[in-house]
Amino acid sequence: MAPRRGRVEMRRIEDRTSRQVRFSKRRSGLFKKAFELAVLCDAEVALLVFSPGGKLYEFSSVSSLESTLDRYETFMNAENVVRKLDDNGQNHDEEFALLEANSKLLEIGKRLVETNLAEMNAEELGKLEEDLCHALKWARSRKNQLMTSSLNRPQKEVVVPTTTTTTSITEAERCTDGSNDTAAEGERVWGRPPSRAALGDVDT
Amino acid sequence: MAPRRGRVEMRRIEDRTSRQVRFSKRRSGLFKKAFELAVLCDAEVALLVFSPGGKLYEFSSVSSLESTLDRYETFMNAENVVRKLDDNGQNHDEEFALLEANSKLLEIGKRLVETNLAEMNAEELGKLEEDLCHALKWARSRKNQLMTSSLNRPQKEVVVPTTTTTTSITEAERCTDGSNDTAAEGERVWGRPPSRAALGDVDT
DNA sequence: GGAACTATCCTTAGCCC
DNA sequence: GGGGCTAAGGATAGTTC
Repeated sequence: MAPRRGRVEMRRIEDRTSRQVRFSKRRSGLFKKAFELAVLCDAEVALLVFSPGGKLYEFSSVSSLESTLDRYETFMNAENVVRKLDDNGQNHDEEFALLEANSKLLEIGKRLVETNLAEMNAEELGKLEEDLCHALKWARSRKNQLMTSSLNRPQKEVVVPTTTTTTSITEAERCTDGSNDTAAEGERVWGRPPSRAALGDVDT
Repeated sequence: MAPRRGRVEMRRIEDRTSRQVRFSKRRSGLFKKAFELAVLCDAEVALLVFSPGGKLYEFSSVSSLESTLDRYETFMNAENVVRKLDDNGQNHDEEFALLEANSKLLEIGKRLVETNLAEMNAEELGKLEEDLCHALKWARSRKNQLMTSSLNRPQKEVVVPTTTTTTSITEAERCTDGSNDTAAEGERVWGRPPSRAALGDVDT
């Protein structure tokens, strides 16, 4: 990779300008590779890079980056649901969570009706935002739960009704969700969206 | 770069197995590059790849990929706010939007209080989810608007108060999980959103 | 058993001193 | 233009589900 004499030190480049230059070059290289991977191998690729200066660079192999992010969220969501479901047969646990979620939802609803956006300051808005996010999470996980359990669930693999239903999700599914584990590099399977007919497509 | 005879054809590889093998190799190469870019140049990188078979591969230079996705969402949001603001003059336009958002919020609130999660089917939940998502977007963009305009806004550049340390934002901004923004990478300024720096590259 | 994916060996193309 | 190095292709033999 680095055509330097001998070894390459894999640590932050100290010199500011040099770092900036290398950033540009490597970034172009990376984007090119990403593009090639997508085209040659028919993969769906999304790439986000924030420069050290905070500038955003993005690449997406499909029409919109958001659609790949949606796919990702959906993927993760499905995975979580599965994990929860075969973690145990603790259904009462589940029911309890449902009740709790419901009461929180109600609470948030009450606050919403007496909300006046124009009079709120940033802090209040922040709180509101947080609450909405929670509500969203509950609704979402409940939905996933339903969708999953309504299917004949074989043994371990959630074969989500490929594609078909996916479309109805896209718009709402996004908006950041919770739950994350793993950092770098993971791999998981989820069903088998027929090659390239899922949501995104629209090949460049 | 491709050691093929002569030129590389930039189109989908037809042979299935060959495509698969190349996918693996190129993917590893890409991930490696992404890693190097992040480390050497101190950039925040997020990479999502779906194999043609639907398997997910992810890379993130920080602890959680979600956090980068959040950054992205926030960034985009801010950019939109800016665009709206210096579409400018048209403040009444803005006010109108605010009013409208408020009424929608109220509507959603009403529905929320009479919601019973346990009795909803997937479809209804989907609708609820969508509404919540919209509400969230409004709240969020309103907040961004406030935060932006409350600063001395020079001419075109929104220097948001460095979400980094001061963090009036961080907390709620990522409803994801809060707990890990300081990641392990050091200074991330996210100053200047509004710059044309999106998906250039992709030449070939 | 088969499909998707990975690893290994060997070779070549492209880069940068 | 050659030396050193990396990315990547061909082929093929594992590995996992």
